[in-house]
Amino acid sequence: MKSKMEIQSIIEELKRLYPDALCSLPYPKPYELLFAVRLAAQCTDERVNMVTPALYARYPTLEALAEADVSEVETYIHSTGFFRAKAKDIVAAAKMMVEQYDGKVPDTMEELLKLPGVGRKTANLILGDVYHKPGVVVADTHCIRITGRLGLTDGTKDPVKVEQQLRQVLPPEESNDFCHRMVLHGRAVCMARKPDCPNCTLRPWCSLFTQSQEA
DNA sequence: ATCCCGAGGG
DNA sequence: CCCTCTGGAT
Repeated sequence: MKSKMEIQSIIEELKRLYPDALCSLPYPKPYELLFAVRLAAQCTDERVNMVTPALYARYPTLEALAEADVSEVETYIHSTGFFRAKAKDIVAAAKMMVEQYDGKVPDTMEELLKLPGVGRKTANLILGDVYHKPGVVVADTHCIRITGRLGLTDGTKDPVKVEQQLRQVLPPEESNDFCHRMVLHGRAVCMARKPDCPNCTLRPWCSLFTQSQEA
């Protein structure tokens, strides 16, 4: 278990490293962000950001997406992978938001999860970034990996358990930005295959680094 | 062969 | 818990 002091030190160092905690999916419209996150499943944000300009130019409104031809949407998003499921989900979710949610992105976990293609990760990201709810933990691949290495979780890969365990130790007002910084750190330093521990300033508090030193 | 800010179904 | 869906980069 990490002490309160260690947790705070990790948070402070992350703030120093990544002051802005920016989301790398820059979309002003909530539904554009929602679909960008859907497209980001098993795909880099960089690639998502390559296909969305043409997609959102072809379908400039939520209503346009709701009426879009699924196979045409597939051609726009093909390179992001899982393109059949993603295209079907986007059109169906757009329809649902137009017909049942007054053309808006819902602001509760329960309603977000009813949208096709929206799971806990996407829902949490919307709750945090669009609606600024406190205590939001976005347990994506980077967050799960790095918090496991740091020793902030017990090492489980189950996103729900990671959410619960992180909510125990992170201040509610900090948790969302913390998760964004996990993504930034996961790309720059704490990569999945070859983590750059020698250049990682979180090493004093990291279980992974401590273990590798003892061995 | 492994990973990328997953989701749905069995 | 498991599996499948899919393309692109390393």
